[in-house]
Amino acid sequence: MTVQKQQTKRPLRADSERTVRAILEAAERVLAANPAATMEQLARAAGVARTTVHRRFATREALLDELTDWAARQFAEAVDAARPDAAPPLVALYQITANVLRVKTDWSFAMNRPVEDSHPEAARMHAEVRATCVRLFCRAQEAGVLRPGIDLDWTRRVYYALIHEAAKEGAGGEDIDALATRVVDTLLRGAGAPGGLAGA
Amino acid sequence: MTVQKQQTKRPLRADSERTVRAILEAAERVLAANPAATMEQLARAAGVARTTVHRRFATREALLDELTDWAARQFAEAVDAARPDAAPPLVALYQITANVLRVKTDWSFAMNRPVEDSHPEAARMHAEVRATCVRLFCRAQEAGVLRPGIDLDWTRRVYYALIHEAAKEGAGGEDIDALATRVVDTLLRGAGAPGGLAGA
DNA sequence: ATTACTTGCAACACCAATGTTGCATGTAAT
DNA sequence: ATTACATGCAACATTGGTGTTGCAAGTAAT
Repeated sequence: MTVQKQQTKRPLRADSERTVRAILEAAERVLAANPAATMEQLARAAGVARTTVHRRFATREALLDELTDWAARQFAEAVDAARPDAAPPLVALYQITANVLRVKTDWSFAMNRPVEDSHPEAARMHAEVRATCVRLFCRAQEAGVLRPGIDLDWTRRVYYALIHEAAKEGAGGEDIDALATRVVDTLLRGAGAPGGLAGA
Repeated sequence: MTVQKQQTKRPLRADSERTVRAILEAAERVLAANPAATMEQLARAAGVARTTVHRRFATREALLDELTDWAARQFAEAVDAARPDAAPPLVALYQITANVLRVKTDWSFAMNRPVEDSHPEAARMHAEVRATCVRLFCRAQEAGVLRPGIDLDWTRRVYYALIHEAAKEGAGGEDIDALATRVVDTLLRGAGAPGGLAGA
């Protein structure tokens, strides 16, 4: 009698998984706007009672941890889906940008939080993405897409920042492809005039 | 007897002003790292007792409000000091960048907080700076420094983001001028190769 | 030394968020 | 109908941060 539902994840009444997702999504959304949001607020935003949240996540910390891991996973998947090590650098760059923008219109919370301590899993994923990104930029450099001699880690950080900025705009239901184009274009060409005085 | 120190701001024992500054600076620094920091933590970071903080700022909200205004003021001053409407666009751009980087190694807190509501003073200052920035970019565009037809507000946001990113690095005691150069260079030229495939 | 002022420290009341429990309700399987 | 599960609700204890007060000590003027 103990095990009559044979499935691995036991869907059972089938709502549990969905509820967790709803909570995590609501948490990401609300915490991005207000990092000090109450459990009550998170619960309300997810459409459940506060006690239900506590049933799923023993403590607030536990919820934040799960959220951090979950966001990192989505982030990594969005990057990997673009075949960053196989596709031509420019194509991969564009694809990654679009994928990331699509997955999360705004990361601000789970992304910008100190993930280094006590989150080995998330930290690993972020580091991996970072490495993938630098690898891609390196290929791009060899292909003549990126200027030679440029600081690749600085470039990566600028890239992150551009995506972040574009994501804010994306909340208004803009066209993802247009945003991705703008990000890549800005990253590569900047805002200066072609024959400009930039070298002065 | 009531007024024997005639000065407008009554320096008196002369420490009060200094203490307030120390508290605000510490608050900015600590809150940037942890927006949920305790009054106790802020006090310790400022090198004073918690009660002293409460003597200067009736409530936590009051402290945050003052901090917001204070940061906005410094921001505005850093920009104005560069004569953004008089100096040649490129010079002004560089000067603003350096000034801002010098004044605040990290804004993240006072800058990225919802300043629109209940902070009319700070909101006004930020709006003014934003306008000044766009005006400068407009002049830069006319001077052939910025590409014609480019979205000036997007450019401004990218500029802010670049400064923000450079500021993180600046914490490590890097050379301000080198950072400013990098920011301006990245803003104008991006990271792509000159004759690159960027137009593809 | 006295005065004016500020700070640190300890103690306190207060409150809001956290985390817990029990119970009634609802729903989908059996 | 019964079983198995999940939820909402109300009530509760606990905790940690906030804001207050009183007092002793320290410092710079007079």
